[in-house]
Amino acid sequence: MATTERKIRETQARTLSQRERILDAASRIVVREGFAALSMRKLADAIGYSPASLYLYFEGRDEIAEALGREGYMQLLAHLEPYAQEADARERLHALAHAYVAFGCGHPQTYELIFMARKGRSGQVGPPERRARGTAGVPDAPHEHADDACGVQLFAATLSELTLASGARADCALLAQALLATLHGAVMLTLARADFATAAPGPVIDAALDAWFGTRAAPGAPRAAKTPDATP
Amino acid sequence: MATTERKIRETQARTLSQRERILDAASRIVVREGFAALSMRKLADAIGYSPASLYLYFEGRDEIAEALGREGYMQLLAHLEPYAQEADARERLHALAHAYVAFGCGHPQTYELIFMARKGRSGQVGPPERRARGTAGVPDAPHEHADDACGVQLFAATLSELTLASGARADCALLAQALLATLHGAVMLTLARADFATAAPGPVIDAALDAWFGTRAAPGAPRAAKTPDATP
DNA sequence: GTCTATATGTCGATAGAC
DNA sequence: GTCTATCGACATATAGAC
Repeated sequence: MATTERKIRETQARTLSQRERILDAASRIVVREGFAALSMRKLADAIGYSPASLYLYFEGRDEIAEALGREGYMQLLAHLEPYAQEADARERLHALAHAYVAFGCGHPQTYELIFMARKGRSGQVGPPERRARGTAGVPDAPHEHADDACGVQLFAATLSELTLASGARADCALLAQALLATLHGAVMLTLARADFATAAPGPVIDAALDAWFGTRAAPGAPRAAKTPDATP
Repeated sequence: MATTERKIRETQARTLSQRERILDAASRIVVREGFAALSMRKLADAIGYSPASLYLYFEGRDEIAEALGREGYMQLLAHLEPYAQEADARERLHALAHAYVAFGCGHPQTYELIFMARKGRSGQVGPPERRARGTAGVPDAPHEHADDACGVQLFAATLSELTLASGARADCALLAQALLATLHGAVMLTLARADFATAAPGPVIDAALDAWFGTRAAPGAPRAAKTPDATP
């Protein structure tokens, strides 16, 4: 029956937009008050629903957090994208690195959300329970998982270009991981333990990159500060 | 009156040992079930108290978490200490770095505890609201705060030795911060986002150190694996 | 002084009425 | 499809028993 199909489609559309509405309100609460302050009741109030209704669109608070994390990751990638256009590999790497740290420090709650998905309970950090990708043969809804590693690849590609040019003295996949760890660590230390991070993240990243790939500017020149930093 | 003084001392001693008893039980719960599972009720049950009694010794859950974090930090330092004896600066740096990562990955809950003290609510990361310590004029228990930066200095000192020897080409305080960020980031990515950390932390750290200070082993030699790793 | 009993208000989640 | 009512667990505060 055509009418049945139409109804199904309408329901799906409504469900999708409802999910967006909920995520939107949740995002606003998290950015304003932090993730800890996100409760199902407050969220329901914000969109004029009863708390129970939220469970029609999400399995629970965890699924909402996960969706927010994915959303935040897309924002991070979008924030990095412009800097990936830079032609010179060395400049590009610097710009990407600083843009990454600037995003993390400028959007603490969003950044936290991205990296809080999945902790191992009870000591053993068992595999992150490989979720079944794609329910059937379907090409998998838009933004389903948004290939996780694509941010990593952004750095890895630039790195390989750079190390190849300067004589391939290192495993560039490992170095890309190390760079990512440095950026992530710098952000986390700045956000969570200001007492451990005695220096601003910007100069620290510069020092790391310079020690890895040589100073960017001509020797003797003052340290350039044209890269993005602290965008809050 | 002598008896009064004695009574005061006795009370203080009891309070101290009670705090230790509580912290001990809390530590056991956290290591076994993770920090999220630590509730005042469960903790009270574990030591045979009523929940309210805990508030006689601690201001609340947050203060317990903070105390556990300090305790964990001391464990981390104690874990690193043996490796600080190594005479050769380069070897020492490698050993310290790997020991650090091994501790973090081997004791996830403890490591989390160390770095979860103080998050900024609502975006602004205001000062950690200096709480009034010490019930009276007491010199405030031993191990008050155990100078936070002493772990950083451990790395900074070794680093300065190393960079000085090899021609001081970098700001070694900044490099120490960068190294610490790399280690912290490697641990955090491994613990929280196994999907982002595509490589094991050990080789990543090796790659970072090699790119910073040159390969440790003689050129052409197989990558040595005598440093500690994955101690869980 | 030390601890328990109890009360208040929060939370996530669910069952069932409309 | 949405809401009301409610459950069980939680942090915390207070009053008073021993």
